[in-house]
Amino acid sequence: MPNSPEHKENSRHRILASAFKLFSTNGYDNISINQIMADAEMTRGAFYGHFENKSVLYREAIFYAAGNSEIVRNKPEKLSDKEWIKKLIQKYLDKNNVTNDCPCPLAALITDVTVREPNVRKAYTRTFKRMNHRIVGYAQTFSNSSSDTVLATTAMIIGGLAIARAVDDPQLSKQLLKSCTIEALRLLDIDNEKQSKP
Amino acid sequence: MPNSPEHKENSRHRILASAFKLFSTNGYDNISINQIMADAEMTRGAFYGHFENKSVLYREAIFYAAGNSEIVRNKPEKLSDKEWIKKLIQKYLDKNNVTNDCPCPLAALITDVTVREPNVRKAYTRTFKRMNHRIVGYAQTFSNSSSDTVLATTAMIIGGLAIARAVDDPQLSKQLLKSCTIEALRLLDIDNEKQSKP
DNA sequence: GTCTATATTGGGATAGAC
DNA sequence: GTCTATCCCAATATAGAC
Repeated sequence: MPNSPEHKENSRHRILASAFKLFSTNGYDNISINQIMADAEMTRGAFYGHFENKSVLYREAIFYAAGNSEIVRNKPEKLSDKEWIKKLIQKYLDKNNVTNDCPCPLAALITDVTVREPNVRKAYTRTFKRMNHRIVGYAQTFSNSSSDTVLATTAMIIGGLAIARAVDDPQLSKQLLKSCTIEALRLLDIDNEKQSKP
Repeated sequence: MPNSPEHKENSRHRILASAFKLFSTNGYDNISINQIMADAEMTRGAFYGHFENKSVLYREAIFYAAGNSEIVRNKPEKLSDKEWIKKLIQKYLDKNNVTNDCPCPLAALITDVTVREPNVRKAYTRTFKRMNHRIVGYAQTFSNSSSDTVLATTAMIIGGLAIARAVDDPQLSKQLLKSCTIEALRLLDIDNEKQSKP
């Protein structure tokens, strides 16, 4: 049944997944609709049955990727808020996310959105607020950190991952992930070992 | 003397300044060589007398902007290391840098460089290392912060500024700059007021 | 809903005059 | 060193068949 609604929905998902993967790793302008549709195993003509144009696809792809990220999912029952957020930060600042095909859009597109149409920027802002809001929610059950501290921590882990992806020195990337993990856990009162000069 | 070396050097500077301004505010692909040369008050044909191609221009523009940034300049005699770095962080995380035509390339191009030719990425990496190295140098004269802490702080101020530029909510931008300033100064042992829940 | 074929344009790069 | 004129390709979007 190639004309069923399920089939169309399925095609749409495949397009969105391919779009985010290719945009985030190659940049919006370096990827053509052709390439996206080929990756999703369709031809270009089919594209316009799903999306109005390339810019709309970009916005939808950000929402799609944001909705798939682990942080918006519900916490596993057996973990405490503290254990859960510790795990999230460690997974976020993992080297897999540096080379990943499907990284956090907040890190992968941080600069890019400023030069796109307003709707893209709006999508980014909403996604950022949601992430910060989640961290605030978990942290306040056990931590003394102020909202300033949480916001700065959110900026730090996104920035750290983004820079780790940007630089061409694997050693520096690794160091960045490690340093940001340590500091983020400390800022949120999760791990409090005393720091010392190296 | 339109053919003097000084004249050529002058033209080159104008091209670089226009290029960085336009690239960082509009994105590499949304700006044509035509627009850059028009901004620099020349025509497109003149471009190739200065740069091999658009990609080389981009790399050179990053170096140009990085070389102009305040942090690589020498500290004014009358200020201590501590006073100077406090001033630098406050100026870095100022709302002028959010709307600025000529912001820090590390924040303005953070995502963009990952999808460009290797030489661009290399330019970014060198610039980041230099900035971090400067902060380490100033901080170690008065602070107990480990190199992990300084690296994470560098990521935080760059990330904070980049996100403040990305989001379309001025209130959130302002909050981000403020929060990152407070935390950065605290992480580097510059201001140590006790934090409290809001 | 998906395909092929085609119209159209924007912009990078080169050639050659001044 | 800077200009104008030109070549050329890549990619968006549309039209129309199946």
